[in-house]
Amino acid sequence: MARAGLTTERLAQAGAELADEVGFDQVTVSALARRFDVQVASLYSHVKSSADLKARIAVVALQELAELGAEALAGRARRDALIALANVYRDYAHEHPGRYAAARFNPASASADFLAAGGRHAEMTRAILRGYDLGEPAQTDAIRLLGSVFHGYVSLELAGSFSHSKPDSSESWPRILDALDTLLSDWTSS
Amino acid sequence: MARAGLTTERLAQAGAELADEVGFDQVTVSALARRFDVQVASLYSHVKSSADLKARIAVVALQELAELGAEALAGRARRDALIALANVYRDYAHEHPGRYAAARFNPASASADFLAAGGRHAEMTRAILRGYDLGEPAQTDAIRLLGSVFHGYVSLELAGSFSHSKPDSSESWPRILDALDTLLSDWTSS
DNA sequence: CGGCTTGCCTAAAGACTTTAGGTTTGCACA
DNA sequence: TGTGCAAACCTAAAGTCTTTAGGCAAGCCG
Repeated sequence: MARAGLTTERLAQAGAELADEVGFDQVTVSALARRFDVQVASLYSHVKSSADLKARIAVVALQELAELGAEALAGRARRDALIALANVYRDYAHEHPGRYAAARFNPASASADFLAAGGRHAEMTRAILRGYDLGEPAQTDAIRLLGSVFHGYVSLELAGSFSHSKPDSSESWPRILDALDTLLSDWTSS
Repeated sequence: MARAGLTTERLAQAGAELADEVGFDQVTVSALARRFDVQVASLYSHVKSSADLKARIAVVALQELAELGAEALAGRARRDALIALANVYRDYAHEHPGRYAAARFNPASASADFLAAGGRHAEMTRAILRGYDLGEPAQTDAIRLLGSVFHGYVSLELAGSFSHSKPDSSESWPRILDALDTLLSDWTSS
């Protein structure tokens, strides 16, 4: 019997695809084994546990997102940069809901890869703020605010929380980003 | 053998407590049965399925939150109201992380109770905005922004995303709320 | 006090996780 | 061109959770 050629990386990659198809929390070692037409136990040579698999999928998603973010930020500043990065997150979440959910996964103990990818994201948001020259602690406050809005808006939107009220949620988004730009431009210490 | 006196309501209530202790997604029909010292199958007379149980826990949490919110909003307007409601969400999430996670649960098909509680929450945020007199669509945009920040900040905070940078996350929070107050006061159509 | 509702039980099947230990594949090296 | 060996994949089994089907008994109602 020809071998399937499993590796930890291929499993994480296939797991990411599976997440987009069936939802991140339906991603299961069993389902992944079926997808490779292989016995379930075979995966445990490549992956420590179900949680380990999910953590690896999270790293895949975080790295993809960081890549896209870096590309979007290149050559942009202030409002342009803000809008570009915000749209990277939102578009990614819409195109890859399972991966996006994976990126929000909180592993019990974070791997080095995971921490590195997390750091890249914080760094990107910080890069946006360079254009607005805020001192500390305003800068950290602003990073947290932007992270909250990006994540919060996208989560609520994907959960359907905005689909019961009138203007389509894609219309509010650019206006909210404009408001954030104004807010950052006028930020005062109190 | 004396009976345990199970009812759908008691199960939802006990499920909410269990969620706070072990985490919402560790809430299981089996664990709840153990807590009542009863066989697992017995719960299925009171609850249709595991998803049904979770949806009922979500309703409990949403109702509690709505109650607290209404209390906090009474007699307050603008900045005071904004801060009061924001703190209701944040404090609740810190005190009852499992219930808070439950409140974010998205049931496949929403019950009437669930929709009603959801509506109360949207209404509370809308009430805050009365003090800032925004027209449409600014008002809807602002509701969505506030919802995103509340939910996003609390989620990231609980996930530990803010615990790697310097000012404690409880320090950023009031400054972010101040910034939102300013933003709402100065909101312009473009 | 007998009957009936319904609360809780036993039993069982199906899915997922994880560990232990066996077999086979195919690359590396003689 | 074999041969050996590490890695890849397998079978087996135990434990957990979900859910359904059908049975016994508790306790209210008349």
